[in-house]
Amino acid sequence: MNQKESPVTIEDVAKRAGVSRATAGRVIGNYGKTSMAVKEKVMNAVKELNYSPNAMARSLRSKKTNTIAIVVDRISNHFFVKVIEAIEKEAFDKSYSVIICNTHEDVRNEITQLKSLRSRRVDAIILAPAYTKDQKIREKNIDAYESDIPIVFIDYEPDEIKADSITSDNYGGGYKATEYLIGLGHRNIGVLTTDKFFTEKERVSGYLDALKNNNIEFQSTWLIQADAHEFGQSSHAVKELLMLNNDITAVLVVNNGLCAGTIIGIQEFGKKIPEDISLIVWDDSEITELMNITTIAQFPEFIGKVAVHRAIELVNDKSKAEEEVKKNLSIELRVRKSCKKI
Amino acid sequence: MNQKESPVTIEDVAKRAGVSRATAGRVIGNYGKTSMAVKEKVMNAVKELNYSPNAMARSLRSKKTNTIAIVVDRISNHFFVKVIEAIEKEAFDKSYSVIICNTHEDVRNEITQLKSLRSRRVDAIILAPAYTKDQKIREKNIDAYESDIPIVFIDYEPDEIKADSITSDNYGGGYKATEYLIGLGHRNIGVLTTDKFFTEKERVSGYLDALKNNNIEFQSTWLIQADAHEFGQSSHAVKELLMLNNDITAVLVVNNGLCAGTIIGIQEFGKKIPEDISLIVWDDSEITELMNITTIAQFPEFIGKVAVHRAIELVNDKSKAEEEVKKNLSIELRVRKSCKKI
DNA sequence: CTGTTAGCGCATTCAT
DNA sequence: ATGAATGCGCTAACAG
Repeated sequence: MNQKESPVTIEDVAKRAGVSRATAGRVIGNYGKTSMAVKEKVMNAVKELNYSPNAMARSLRSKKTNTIAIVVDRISNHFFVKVIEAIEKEAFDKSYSVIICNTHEDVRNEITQLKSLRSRRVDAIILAPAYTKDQKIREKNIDAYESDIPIVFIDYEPDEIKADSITSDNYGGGYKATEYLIGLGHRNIGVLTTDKFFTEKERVSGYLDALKNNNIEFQSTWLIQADAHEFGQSSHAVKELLMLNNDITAVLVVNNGLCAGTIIGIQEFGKKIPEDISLIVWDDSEITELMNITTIAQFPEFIGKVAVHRAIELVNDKSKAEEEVKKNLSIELRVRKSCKKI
Repeated sequence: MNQKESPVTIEDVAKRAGVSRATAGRVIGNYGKTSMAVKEKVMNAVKELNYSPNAMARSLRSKKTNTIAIVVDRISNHFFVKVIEAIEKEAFDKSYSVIICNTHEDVRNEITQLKSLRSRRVDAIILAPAYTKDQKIREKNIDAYESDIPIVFIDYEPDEIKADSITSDNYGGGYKATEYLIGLGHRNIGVLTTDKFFTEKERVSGYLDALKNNNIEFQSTWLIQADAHEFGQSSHAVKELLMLNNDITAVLVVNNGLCAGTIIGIQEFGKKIPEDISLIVWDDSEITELMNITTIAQFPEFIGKVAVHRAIELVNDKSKAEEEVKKNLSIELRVRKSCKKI
């Protein structure tokens, strides 16, 4: 007891139970056939010795890990947390374990993690890629993405390589939100973005097209970039937006991390929501519910579920990889009270 | 390429490089001594074959995993997320990997996960236990907690077994918050709790003692229990509290998951913060900052760091386990604008 | 500095 | 239904 490496192996169990290693293995691993009598003896020995099967030896031999990995930018993003919990649930139902990895928005870290996951021989990887301006890093390490283990992307559609991706209809969401604001009479609409994610580019693109199709000329000062991890940054950014454009009556926030800071910034600027400024932000959260903020809502639970489904499909049948799957899930405008008709 | 199990082993690499398996192993695993010439040949072979070392085989042989696990109730709790990120950071610095496990507040799940982690031979486990009214389940599975692998508890001090624990001074925090409210003139102070965690009991206990020491008689209707995962539940709970006690002027919320619902409930009841009701909640968050709510702030980064430090200490020196470590980290009253003097 | 050999703990033939 | 023997991919111990 209390040895560093639990020295008790299946051989010890077998000896104690008075059977062969193979037989002990059968009852412990629950395969093959064994008599009740033997089963009992072995189970007793397991209990008495407090035996714990060595998962490494097991999967080294069986060549199965029954594990899928989910790697995300940040588990502090509540959207991803919901995706992860959905993945865990779905994976559990299909008796897969899941490994959660956090890249902290660092591509090098992402690559390291991917390599480690490959070494650990996970069966599949669900990946929400970290952002990088320097796409070359990815290309240089493309083997991290193009190994023999299937990758399902979420929140990102890769150009570099052929791969599956599950995304929300970000373009459509941006378009829908903007059109809604225009319908309420707004014409000068600002946008806040971290400019750090593939998804945000799509959202902004929808916003731009909605403006264009409604004959509103986009002003470059309407789009402000801010960092998502400090309130100061994002509140400062909105204030800048309002300062630069005193005719702005609505703001669209395309990254959930900017939400709180934006609200604070608008307040600090002396404006009220929705009286002075109408606001739509991406993703539902405690805050949007609490503050009654209209949102563009994605369905993280569904994304997680679909991703796992596809991942397992690929695990079970390699040939399925031929038909590349790109799913673009629908998105919903959830109207609350942060937008005013003018 | 693109085979299910990458068939390329160290032997293939060795063959291709024209060296022995052992030598190939040395340069790949970066141990022992090798000449530059050989090093280069091997690395080339690795690249050409897109070789990925088998982590299972490796740690089966070396008997090291260099992995520590953190298991929490829910990664949707932002407090734990901060703890986890601190753990990852600290572990990374000491070149440990970390495995994140999510028990979904289910003890059976927790036990399953612990067994799995033992099988995977992680070096140490940091555990924020799931709550259970039925302590017997734990006792019945005590071997999950008393294996040969060291466990450091966070947010919990185990009775059942001898083990290390890192907690915040929850009792002190409850006391401090209550005393602060009393100092502002409040005498009728309600408490909201999920009644699901060890920590909350401590916090409430501090609250009760502060009342007693200030000659305020606790009324049983002041304490209301609510579920943390639905706004409806917690907002309903506050409303009940206010309904039952129309003389209440302050509310202490001892679980961060109740925060948003509480605010909504108070609003829906037609009361204003802080004019009618003073509010203190546990843990800082985006919401408390946004709404300017006074909090009892823990230091999750510190908790994570200390936990990893202790875990690694135990890994390196089993004898350290003799002196049981119980750390009770200080806690801070962070005054904002949700409490009024009366 | 490099090669040979053995064996980590287990699942899987193939016998019986 | 059970046992004996083999080898998964790798690192460690020992030679040379």
